[in-house]
Amino acid sequence: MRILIQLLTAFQAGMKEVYQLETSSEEVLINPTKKEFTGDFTIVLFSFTKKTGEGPETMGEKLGNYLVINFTDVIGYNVIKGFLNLEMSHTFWTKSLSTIKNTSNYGFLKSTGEKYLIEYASPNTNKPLHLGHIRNILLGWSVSRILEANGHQVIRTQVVNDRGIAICKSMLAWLKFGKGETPATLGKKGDHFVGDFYVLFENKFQEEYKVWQESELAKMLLAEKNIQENNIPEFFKDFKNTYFNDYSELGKEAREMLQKWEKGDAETISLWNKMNDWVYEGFGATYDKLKVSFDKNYYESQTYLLGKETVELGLKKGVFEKEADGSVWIDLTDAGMDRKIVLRSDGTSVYITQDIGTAMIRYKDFGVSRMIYTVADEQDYHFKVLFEMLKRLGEPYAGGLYHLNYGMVDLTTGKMKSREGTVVDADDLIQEVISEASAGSAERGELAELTVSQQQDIFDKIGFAALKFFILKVQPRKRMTFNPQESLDMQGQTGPYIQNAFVRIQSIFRKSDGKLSETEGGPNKIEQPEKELLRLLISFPDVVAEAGRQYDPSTIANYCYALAKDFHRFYHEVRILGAETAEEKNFRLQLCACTGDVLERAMDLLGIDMPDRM
RNA sequence: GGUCUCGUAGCUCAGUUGGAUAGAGCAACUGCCUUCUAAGCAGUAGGUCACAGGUUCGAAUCCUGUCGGGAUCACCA
Repeated sequence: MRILIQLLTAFQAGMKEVYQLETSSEEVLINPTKKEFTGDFTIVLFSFTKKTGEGPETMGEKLGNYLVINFTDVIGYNVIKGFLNLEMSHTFWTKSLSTIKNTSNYGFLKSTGEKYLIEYASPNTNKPLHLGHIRNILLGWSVSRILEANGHQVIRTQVVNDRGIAICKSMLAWLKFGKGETPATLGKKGDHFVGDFYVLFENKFQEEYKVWQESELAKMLLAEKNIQENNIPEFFKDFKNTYFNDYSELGKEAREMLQKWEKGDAETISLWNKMNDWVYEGFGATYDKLKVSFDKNYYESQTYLLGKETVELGLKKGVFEKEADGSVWIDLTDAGMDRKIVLRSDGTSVYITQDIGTAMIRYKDFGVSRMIYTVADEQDYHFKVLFEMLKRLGEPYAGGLYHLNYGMVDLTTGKMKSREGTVVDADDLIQEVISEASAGSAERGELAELTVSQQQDIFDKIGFAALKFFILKVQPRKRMTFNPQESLDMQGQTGPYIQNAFVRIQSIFRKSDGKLSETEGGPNKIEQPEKELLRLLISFPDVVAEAGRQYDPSTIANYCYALAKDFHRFYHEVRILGAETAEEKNFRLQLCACTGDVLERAMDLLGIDMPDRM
């Protein structure tokens, strides 16, 4: 339902009439006219001059003239260089507004029948979520909503890395030092509780390592390797993994636990279940707060063995090759990649093999044509290889795979590093933005007569708007710098600024007598801020489509900001309830209603809720 | 070193398939609340779009190279 399609058609007819030229809709560029020129929409003519053999000015005159005569929506034009600036008629604007108003779910598409699966979270169960996860989750969630707005069916999944040495470290630390404490007894969120034991393990391990570094054995080793005095700290740093694997008592216990787990030892499994359940409870609480959900969870513990059959299959097809030691490889050098191992010599599968299995199972589960992986760009190469492998295996969905990659999040102080304790914890951050929102709200005092829980609901909405918008306004591909102070900001280019536009609209409707009159008579005059607002509303469907094509929420975020900005200006320059005539008031109220509706649904695509007041 | 990616105002970011004199916000300064929510509006100031070539009517945008940041190149996940 593109409103400008009529203008486009009229222009194409003009090209045919005047120059006997067929033009495709892609060739014709219709832009909003820039502020410093007169007109509402501008058509760029340069690209046609070759075909017509005429200068752009002459073309502009002829075509502008054609449009004014033959297309009633255009009432005037001017030509500057190759730009044909068109002035639209009064009825064009009123007609457009009523089209928008009468289109249900304006801007969104009807069902395409296409089915997408999106993976947008892949947490480890040994530590709580941090800022990096937040970007990942918000991005994936928003893209899933944008795809739905484009008419696709979406299945949301997460893959939980619930096995491996890391969780065993937490388990071991809890057994040795936990004294039977639980999240409940300590009043701690489950994921943090388990994460703390992971940290505790690391600390105890470091203690043990330090003591060992003074031992005779360590000294012999230093002598043997001929390590100089001043290189000793460096050496021990590099040696840490070897120490963990070959010398450490704690390391040995952790590895034994992993082995027991792999053998299915009942006691170990039950402890593992218990700890993971605590973690899931914690994650669940965070997901609920973020208002995101999953249709299906995949657990690494259930999928890590899956790739093997595929390898057998691939060997038969000649996609893979076996080495003398039994390891299995794929050679991707002809596609500009490397040789990659898919099965170790001991027959166990590696990460990428597991991903093959997971992809197959997902296809079996849902039969989707498209699969999207929301994963940071450090894994670009991994996915390039994975997709190439699936293609060579002849998987039916191989053409529909997409790695939605995003840049890592930096802090103003540098990179986030868990080892250096500089990670920003997700729950802390959420807590902080919400209390900032409540502080700001208290200052303004608009909410005094609401109940505490109503107020709390609004603080949540404002706080999350600040946080989510701050993250989503940046193009996914770009690395972003996270400034905690700025993320708490509620003024200027922020989520709350956009909410404020919506709140103003709601307030107007509370104060109006509540009914839009059905008179078809339009206003006498349409003001510039009204036209600008309408122009943006007209472009909404294109923005949704573009965001879908690019898998890019920042497109929507920037649109929301532009729309809110135009509304604020409109609100400031034009009286709405105090309009001079009933028709004007009606027109403006409809404009408010459409703006409010588009703002609310566009922000919903970002996972941001709108409050009625703030 | 190979490959990928980013580089726009002091800071954080926009800038649609190449289009007019490159835009916002923050920070700084100046105005605007007996009138629909001032989380707002208007204004001042701030730029060699990393650099150098090329493509063309036209380049922040496309191509090549250089410089700088980041990622990646495991029988780790």
